[in-house]
Amino acid sequence: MPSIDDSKPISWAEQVEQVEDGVLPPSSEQYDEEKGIKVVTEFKYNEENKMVKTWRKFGAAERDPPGPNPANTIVQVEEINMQFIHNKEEVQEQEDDPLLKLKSQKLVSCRICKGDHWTTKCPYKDTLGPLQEKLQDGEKPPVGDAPGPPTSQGPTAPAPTKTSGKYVPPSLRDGVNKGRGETMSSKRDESATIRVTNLSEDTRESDLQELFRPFGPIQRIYLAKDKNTGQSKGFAFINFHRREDAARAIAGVSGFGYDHLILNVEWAKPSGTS
DNA sequence: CGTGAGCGG
Repeated sequence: MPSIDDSKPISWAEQVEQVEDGVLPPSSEQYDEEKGIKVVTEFKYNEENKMVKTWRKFGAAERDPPGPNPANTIVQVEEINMQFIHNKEEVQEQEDDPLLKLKSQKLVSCRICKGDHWTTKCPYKDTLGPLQEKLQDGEKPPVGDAPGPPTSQGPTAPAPTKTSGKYVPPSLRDGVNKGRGETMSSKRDESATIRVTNLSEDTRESDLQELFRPFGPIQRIYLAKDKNTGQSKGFAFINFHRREDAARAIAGVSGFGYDHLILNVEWAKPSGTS
């Protein structure tokens, strides 16, 4: 905060800011010899509890009643321009190039098989993906027609079976898949998922839990709602542990009257586009 | 009327 130069007259706004709470600036008297006018300045609060600056009437107006007399007084309003930090148009000028470029691409290419899908949903993700990583040193991946970029290691470098330096996830460690036939597929098991539609908007997940619990243990319940408003979209997914429980739930609940609506229950199909 | 949502490039 720069100090205010006392030699110059300061603006009314600055005077107001200088006032501390409840303290009025002192009154002052100033005599102009040339004009023979004595100016008495005083500060006080008006009926709206706002601070005002007044001069005692003088000259031809000395006997005038309170208030400005148009015959001898000019009312002047000091305009104060507010400066705002934010500029609407500046914000709107912002353009996000990377996002725009990404959206215009629309075409996705799998890093594993160069297919038309994301890498994470590649059908060979569980087989070729890890294989590629293991062969990364020196040897080409077995995808013959794939013009993969050559690795910087070079073909002359031998590929020692190093067990250090690189993290190997538990699913890829030796001996993981030998014991059980149960491979923990990274994807959710949708085979026991049912879709419930025609739900009333005020149905909650706890209501669905009560409704479907008699048919068997439930793994997950998802009630579709609008992400922003939280408003229910009127359908839900129920994930049972066992598919036969889901089948009985379909037979038992489909057509069930619930909250003045008739529920519709079917097998769910995996989400996403093809 | 209605098949979720995210990750990522």
